[in-house]
Amino acid sequence: MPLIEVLYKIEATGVKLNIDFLKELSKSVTLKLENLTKEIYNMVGEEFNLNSPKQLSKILFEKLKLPIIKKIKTGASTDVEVLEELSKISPLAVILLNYRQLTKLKNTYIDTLPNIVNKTTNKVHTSFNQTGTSTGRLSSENPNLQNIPIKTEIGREIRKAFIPSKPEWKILSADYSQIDLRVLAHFSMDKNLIDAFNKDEDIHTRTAIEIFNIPKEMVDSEKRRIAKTVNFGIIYGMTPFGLAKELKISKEQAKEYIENYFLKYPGVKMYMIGAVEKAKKLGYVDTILNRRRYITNINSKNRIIRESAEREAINMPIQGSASDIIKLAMINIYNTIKKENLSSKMILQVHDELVFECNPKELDLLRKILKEIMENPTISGKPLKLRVPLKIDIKIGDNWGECK
DNA sequence: CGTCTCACG
DNA sequence: ACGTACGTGAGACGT
Repeated sequence: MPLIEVLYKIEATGVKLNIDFLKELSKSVTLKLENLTKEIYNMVGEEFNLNSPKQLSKILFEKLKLPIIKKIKTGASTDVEVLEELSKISPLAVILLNYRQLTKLKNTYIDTLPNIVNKTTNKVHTSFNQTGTSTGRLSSENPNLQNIPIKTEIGREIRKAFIPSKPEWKILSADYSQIDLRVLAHFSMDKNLIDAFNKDEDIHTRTAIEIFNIPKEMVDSEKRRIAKTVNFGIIYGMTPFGLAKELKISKEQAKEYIENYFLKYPGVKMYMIGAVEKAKKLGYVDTILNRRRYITNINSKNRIIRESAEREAINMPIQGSASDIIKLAMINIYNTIKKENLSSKMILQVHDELVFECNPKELDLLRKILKEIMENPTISGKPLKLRVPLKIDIKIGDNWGECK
């Protein structure tokens, strides 16, 4: 696979980190954590190892007699879902959530990344695994640069430490817009879904219109949020129970949303039935480039295992094809950069996003190249035709965190 | 080394 | 009545 050379180059190039920035960030986070720790010990009336779920569980559910929300193998869970529920009745849970988030970011990223900078290159060099996943996605390890925080304010700060390796250069991020749902539109041939992408509509708003049966003007941010969750859930084969839990609504309400969805996007329902049937008949499902995943449990007599296999069969062609598409783009971009003698370099792949460090003089050309190649995937020079257009968004900044 | 937890798409 | 959303990697704890 000609991707190997591309991956090797990304790994060898590495990513430059702003160490001083991370050190400063570490100081402020450490201070916050010290205060949170004191606050927690005061509220509880004793000191214990805050990083031990077992000890925390004792405090919360035995000493403080808070209600057990969720059980795990070893007793009562203290995970984020539980703490969020407990936040309604206990200010301690709010502090704990805060503490958990900050320790995670400090221990996994802020304090760890500077230590793995290569002494020769002064950069961090990840290792991509091309054969590790069951869908065809890449994975990244030592360090994993595909799970750098972004969802919270403090998380985004960490991305600001990812900088170009040369002064005056920029970071450019090119990400596929809704590639999973576009692939779903392609496979399902659903008229409505294809129409939405052909008109380049906001897909979550469009789905809100459909499942609530209301005009566009009546879609508020809350309805759009619900539709967004439905859109994602669909790709994973989510059940009414799962949607209900995620949205904290009744199972009946969730069932209604899903039924409405399939009523308006009947092709998607057909796709799902077809994927499961294919797995049952052939033992595998495959992607747009015919990469297979064998679904061994599809005929299991155990309903739980079988249904899990059915969701794998539904999801893999979508996730796997999106992966095929970005891999083709990576190869074509790499070859074009070489051919055009550009100095800008690809430095990361994060499933639907490619990150570059760019010579500012090459920005305009690179933009054009990326748009052309990523939105028009080709294999051996021949177009890989989809039933919907692909779309990318390009963002440029002085660091990864500023690409927004 | 298994378990729990949590970061990302 | 059952258990319930796909795919990853990593840090801390406790055995």
